[in-house]
Amino acid sequence: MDATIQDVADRADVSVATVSRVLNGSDRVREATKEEVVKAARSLGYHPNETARNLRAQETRMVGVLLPNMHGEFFAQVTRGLDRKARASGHHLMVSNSHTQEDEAKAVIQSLLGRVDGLILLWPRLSHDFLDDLVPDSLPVVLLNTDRSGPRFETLAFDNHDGAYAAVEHLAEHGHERVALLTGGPQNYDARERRSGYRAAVADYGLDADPSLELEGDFTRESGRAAVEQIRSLTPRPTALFASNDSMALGVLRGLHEAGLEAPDDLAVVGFDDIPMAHYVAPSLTTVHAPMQELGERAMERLLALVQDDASPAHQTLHTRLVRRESCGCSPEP
Amino acid sequence: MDATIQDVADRADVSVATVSRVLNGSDRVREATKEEVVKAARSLGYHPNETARNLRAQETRMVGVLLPNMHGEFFAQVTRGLDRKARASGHHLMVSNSHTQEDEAKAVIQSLLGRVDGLILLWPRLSHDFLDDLVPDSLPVVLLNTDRSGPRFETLAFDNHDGAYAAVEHLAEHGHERVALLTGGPQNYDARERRSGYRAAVADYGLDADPSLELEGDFTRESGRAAVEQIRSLTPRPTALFASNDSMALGVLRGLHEAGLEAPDDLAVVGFDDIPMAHYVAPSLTTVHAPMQELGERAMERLLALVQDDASPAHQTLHTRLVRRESCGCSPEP
DNA sequence: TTGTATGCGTTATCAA
DNA sequence: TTGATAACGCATACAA
Repeated sequence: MDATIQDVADRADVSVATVSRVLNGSDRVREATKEEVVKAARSLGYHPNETARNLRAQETRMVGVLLPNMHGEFFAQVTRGLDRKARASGHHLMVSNSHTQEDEAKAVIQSLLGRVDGLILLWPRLSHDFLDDLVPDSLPVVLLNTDRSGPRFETLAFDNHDGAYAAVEHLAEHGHERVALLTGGPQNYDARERRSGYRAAVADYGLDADPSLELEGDFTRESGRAAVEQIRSLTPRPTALFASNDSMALGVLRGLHEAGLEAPDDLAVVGFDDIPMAHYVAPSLTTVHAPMQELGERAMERLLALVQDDASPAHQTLHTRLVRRESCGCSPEP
Repeated sequence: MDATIQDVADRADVSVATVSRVLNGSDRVREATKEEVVKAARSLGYHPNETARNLRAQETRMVGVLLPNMHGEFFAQVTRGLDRKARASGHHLMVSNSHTQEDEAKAVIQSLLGRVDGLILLWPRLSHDFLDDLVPDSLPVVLLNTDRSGPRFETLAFDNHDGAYAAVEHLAEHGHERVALLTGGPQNYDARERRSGYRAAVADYGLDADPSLELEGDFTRESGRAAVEQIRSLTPRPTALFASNDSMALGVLRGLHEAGLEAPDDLAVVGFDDIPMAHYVAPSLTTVHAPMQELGERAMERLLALVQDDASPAHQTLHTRLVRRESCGCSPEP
């Protein structure tokens, strides 16, 4: 067993109360006593049992984070943002990411209840009703990239609509009239919003509104790669494509390469997310920058505010920004 | 406040002991009582306070995980492996990743002590001495990708030497005689091991052992990209390059593209890691596959064994495997 | 300035 | 089959 506060007290020949006082912001303790206690604690290699502290304090200073299977870069950056803010205020992250089924996620949430002060969930096809009777009222929750339907949970999302609109607008400005869309699936919140931005831009700029231009993907590289063949079979062939995320866009670039084609000449391509690789492929990928680390940071900020009762649930949007590189036909930004 | 076991007991008109019995694998409780308790618990939305449970049980079922700033894919996959195994045995992950300084890491470890049952650390330039007096003897630790120096901590690493050897061997078999190395920096354990594999293969195959062929990188894409200029200035120019990780290798491919050159004709390139993107760049990247998710899984398996006192610290190596794609001049594997 | 005693929510031991 | 109660390790209200 590790040493307890009682052991330290015995060794320093004082009471546990005094030890506790010394170890925490020390109230009024005589200097000599303090030194005695510190020495005893060090010699025993003592560190407080955080579990006991948590029980006593009625808070765990831990935050539960559920991120589903997602692109590695996205996952890493969001986590980094969360971690930065959490650490800055003395909180810890309990993460869980490998779950696809709803009942798995439910089990994870259950097991987190009663051990975290708050919850951050990124769960694209989340039903609010489902959460409603799973999570007790007392537990603050921040929902990422999801509908802002209920008043109970805080939500935070990218400005998907405007970002997608800007992407398609940019392709229109390049002179394209037949712009295809590669979606991320009908269920996914981000994917739906991006599609609506695409449609709005298609309408506003009088582009070809052929429904067969909307191809269904699933946010994976492989679905991007596979889409190339479909695109080539469309008549007339689209001259540009907006892919709902970068993974698919990179898959498309790969698929073009395999077919002996290349962006932007054979097909102008714009993605969404601006993952680090977008810089490094050839041609480099024009894309909509989504501030992933900032998403993590803001989410944690808001959650901690809710935990401390400094705020009530709100709904926020994070601005996106088009980054022009080579795959649309621009020369890359400096 | 959330409901406690006492509230449930009151509502069901039984003692807390009975409630506890019903909620845990229920000993011998009368069926009617059991139903009464379950009903009361449900109506109160009760779930046990895990902190109190942990205090009582003297274990937290939580594992601390420290991963420094690293490539997103690597981070994501290792984490996934850890999470899978942890969840399978009812454990939780407390992660921390955004720390570069030694004192930051120290602070994080300190704050984890007394709240986790074990620790998994991936910390390339770790000093064992440093850890030695930071971590109490009673706390099991698994070290990832580091020296196997001490008997106290378990270690787990990729077979860096053999992997690098195989990469250079393959380039030699392609007929290259002047093979450059792009290192990951002198401090990094993985980088040093991979360099030693490179050197061994250079010696065994009688390749050009010119020290100026060893270029210093830092595992970032940007350092790969920047290396291209150095490579071009070498005389005679190397015809092949082994990059100590995929990020740098992708940076090199990008740098070549910017210079109007291309792999494998102008420079054959082999990487290390086999991150998902290696598949999807053009040309696709020949690389040494490092089983990242398996690293996570094995690490967690071993840690839990140590926690349960089923094992004593050992030192294991995970095999790597060369994956032939286009950047070395092969046609890609199916 | 220091010590004593109580309670945080749970589980397990002992009695009934 | 059930209930009362003692721990688990800590922080604090109150007493000294």
